[in-house]
Amino acid sequence: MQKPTDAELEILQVLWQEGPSTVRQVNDILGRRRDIGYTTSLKLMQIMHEKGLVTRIEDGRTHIYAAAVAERDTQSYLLQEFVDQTFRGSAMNLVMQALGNHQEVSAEEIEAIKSLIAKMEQEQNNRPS
Amino acid sequence: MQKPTDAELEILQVLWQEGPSTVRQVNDILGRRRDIGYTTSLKLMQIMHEKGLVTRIEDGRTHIYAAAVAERDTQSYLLQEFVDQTFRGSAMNLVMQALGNHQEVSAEEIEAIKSLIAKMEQEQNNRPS
DNA sequence: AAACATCTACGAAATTTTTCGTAGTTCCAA
DNA sequence: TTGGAACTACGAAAAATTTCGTAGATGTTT
Repeated sequence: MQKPTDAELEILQVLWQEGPSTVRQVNDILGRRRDIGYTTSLKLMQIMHEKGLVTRIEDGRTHIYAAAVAERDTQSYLLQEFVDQTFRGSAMNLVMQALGNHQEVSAEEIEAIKSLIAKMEQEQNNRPS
Repeated sequence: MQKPTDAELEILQVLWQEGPSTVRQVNDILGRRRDIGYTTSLKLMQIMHEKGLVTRIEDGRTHIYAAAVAERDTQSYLLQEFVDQTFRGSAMNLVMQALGNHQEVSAEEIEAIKSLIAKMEQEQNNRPS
């Protein structure tokens, strides 16, 4: 997988969230957060197209862009890199820190983790030693 | 906190792991993983010193560098940024994905998470609504 | 003491990423 | 039918990061 740069990831986020969009639409959304010229967004999306990070179809004289990579896959990929770089490969340390930092965990979320844990314990038991 | 670049983080990792070290020592360790010139490491560490990411003391004609920022603090900071950028601020999604990706979770680690979860549930109950 | 190795400082090249200006085209409204 | 608004393509400037060469000082070996 081609690793997206920070600016590219920002655009992917918009496409994942909003679905297929024109440069104008993406630029408008980015513009809410920070100053960014139209041609800057355009150029980025053109580069992303070359790299295969997005697809695009013509719609009249404009283009409609869509993410070509799945959000989950990209997150996995970046997560792996981040764990290696920042937590020396220890996903557990990352998890513990993430859970520890964010006190505001809802009951539902806790349940979700618990069931995931339960699943992992099962796998533990079924694993041939 | 000054955000370390990728190369700077790599050096911080060495200093955290090995403790105070000379440029030579850091460079040797980095050199195991990839080609990197001595003066490259030197320059990076000088820059980090200017930025306040490391401290250094003279020892004869060489310098001994030490991390000036705590590993935990830096991880927290970078984690927060990463969650925002990559998981749109949802630490839970990150946690779920991290747990899901890495099947190889030891029994001890599962216990650690469970007790953390238990602690969080307590806080939940004690929280004034 | 001469040759050599090793250290710092520092400028600057090289690379990567981000940003934007300009040119050319097309659409639409006055 | 003319002028302006919006679009793409593209080169290149700007900014950020990484890499390294060279110079000068100091220690070490023969």
